[in-house]
Amino acid sequence: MNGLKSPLATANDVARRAGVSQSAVSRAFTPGASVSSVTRTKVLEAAQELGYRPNAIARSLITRRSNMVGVAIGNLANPFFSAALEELSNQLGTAGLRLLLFSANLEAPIEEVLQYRLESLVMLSIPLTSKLAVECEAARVPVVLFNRTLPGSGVSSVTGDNGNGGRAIAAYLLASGHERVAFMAGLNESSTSREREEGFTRYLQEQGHSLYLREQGDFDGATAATAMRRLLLRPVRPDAVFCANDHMAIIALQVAQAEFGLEVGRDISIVGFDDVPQASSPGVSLTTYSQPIDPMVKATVDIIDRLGKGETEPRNVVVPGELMVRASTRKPRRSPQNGANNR
Amino acid sequence: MNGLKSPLATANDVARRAGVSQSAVSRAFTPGASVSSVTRTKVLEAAQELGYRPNAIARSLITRRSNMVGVAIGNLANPFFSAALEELSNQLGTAGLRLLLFSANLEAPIEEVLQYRLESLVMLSIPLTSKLAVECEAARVPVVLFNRTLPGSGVSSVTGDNGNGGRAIAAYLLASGHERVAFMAGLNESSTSREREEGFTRYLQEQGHSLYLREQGDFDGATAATAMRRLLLRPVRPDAVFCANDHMAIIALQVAQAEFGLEVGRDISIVGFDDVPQASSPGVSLTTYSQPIDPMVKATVDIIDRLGKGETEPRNVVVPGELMVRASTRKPRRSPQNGANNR
DNA sequence: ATGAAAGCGCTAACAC
DNA sequence: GTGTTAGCGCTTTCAT
Repeated sequence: MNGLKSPLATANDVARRAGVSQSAVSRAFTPGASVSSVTRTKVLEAAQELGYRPNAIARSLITRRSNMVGVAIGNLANPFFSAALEELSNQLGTAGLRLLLFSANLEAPIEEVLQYRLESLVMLSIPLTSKLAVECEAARVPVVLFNRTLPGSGVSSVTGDNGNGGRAIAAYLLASGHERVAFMAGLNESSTSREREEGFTRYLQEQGHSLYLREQGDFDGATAATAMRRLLLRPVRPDAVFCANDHMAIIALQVAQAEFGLEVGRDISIVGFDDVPQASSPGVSLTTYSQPIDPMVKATVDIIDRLGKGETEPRNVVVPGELMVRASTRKPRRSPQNGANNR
Repeated sequence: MNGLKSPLATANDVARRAGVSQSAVSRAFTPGASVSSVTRTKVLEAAQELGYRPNAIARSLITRRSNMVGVAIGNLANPFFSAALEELSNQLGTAGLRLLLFSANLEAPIEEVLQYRLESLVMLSIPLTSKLAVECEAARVPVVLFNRTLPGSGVSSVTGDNGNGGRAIAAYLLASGHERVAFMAGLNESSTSREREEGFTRYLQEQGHSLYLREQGDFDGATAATAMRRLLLRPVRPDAVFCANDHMAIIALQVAQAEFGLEVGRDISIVGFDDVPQASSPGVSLTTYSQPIDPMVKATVDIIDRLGKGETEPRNVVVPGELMVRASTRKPRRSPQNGANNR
């Protein structure tokens, strides 16, 4: 109510006003500290009157814990990442951790963010460069990869079940009688895309089939449209396209519909990966393999917690998903057909 | 290279190794401080060898500046917000500021985040409750509203041009001969939705028209679909629907196409607001009024900078947009038609 | 240009 | 349970 321009009240000010020592003030604000309830009320009252709030910076300095987790993002345009970030923000908040966000493509911030004694650094679907890995190690900041792996590196990671997802999609496409299946890859250097592709093509091979076509995308919008056009301009079109993520698959679907007049799910089947919210929207109805965000984020926060408690062993968690069959793919029929009869 | 488990090196350690005083180390890491280049190199070398990095927490404690900006988010599912957040992250990073992200719907974090001496608190398209406003004032944390206003409150804000956008859309719909125009509102308590609606309906009235129908949405997916269905189940359908944002408009468009078999842009016109990336994708091609993210974020960071420099005057910036005419609306014809002939 | 000394606001022993 | 005492790792006068 008073002192609008005065400097912010400190624990000392509160102590004086409450007639107790400064450490009593500290204890009153520390859950589980030994203070009599009468002292605590005195302190809390005085604090209230002074508009006092403990200074987290000073606390961090002495406890040597920032309670902050760095999160590096690449592009948030992919709804899978923005959903993951949102959930991460929720769960970290609930766990009493603060989320320090920064863009991985900027040089400066990444260097400066390490100056905070981060509990952990989460790479949200972006690769961990070896330079960064070294710096994090030097700064004693453990890294957790989200939606990426770096096998043999001793870095913790949380991913969806890329390999089995790829296999499940291949199995479904074969069971529903597709004969010319194509794959639209994401970024080449991404473990995510590679694992999905590997599961996919391996299953095809096991069944005596092979990939009909392969296009290189980059997980993002513009190139996915181009890649899809190339596929559809072939003299003999693929009858199914598996895109390395939903974001690309939705673009591909729109290109097929809007530019080529195809009825997706009849003239051509399209499959994605992630199960983003849009995938189940009325106009899209995309068959896809899910990456359940909630358990993936839970696993991430769990790893961070363990690291905070001194556990040093890296963990590589794979969260299972499931095939979500929707209208963008042709349904399996009892007897396999030899139906190479479109167009 | 050495000391993998030793405690992190401090400025003192570096000083000893370099044979200088600890303040020399501090100066070597402070741009523009007075150090001879020979001392600086000695320090930098020693620091390198020890893997030293200044402790941002200790620095903040003494400078009383955290260089952190709090950003409160509601839901990131709307791509306009995730794009804004991404750009905010970029620009704040470039300006040397850290972004502390937290979910506005959680009680605890908002209280705790105020314990960091934030330079500023950005409310990303969420309302500022009076309780929070009071707390921020007490904690001396200035608030900046992004995509919201709170007129007469003395709180700074950055928004798109909602009023003129609404008018421009109304003008275009009338010019293209629509006769039964509906409005799908966002959240009622949102200044954003209200301003858009006001500009829209006011223009209609000025031209001797009135709103044919109004549906209440909430800016989000599920309700938008329901609202659109209600509109399309009317005995006499609207021939144009203005949705308070793109996120709802895209859903509405899909419902019209997939569930009602309408050809959007011929059987019915749909307009959004924001110009999110998807709006221009092949399968959507949504007419909309743009909210240019880059200048909006620039204005936001600019306000934060000024606040950091002691400026106390609130600023309310309105960033102009433009009408993006795409295929989801019927084109204007030379002579107005009386074409109530659909269905 | 450099070093010594004094804190920033808090927590954590340590006595009592 | 409470006060006293040391710092946490840095920046910043103040001398020199």
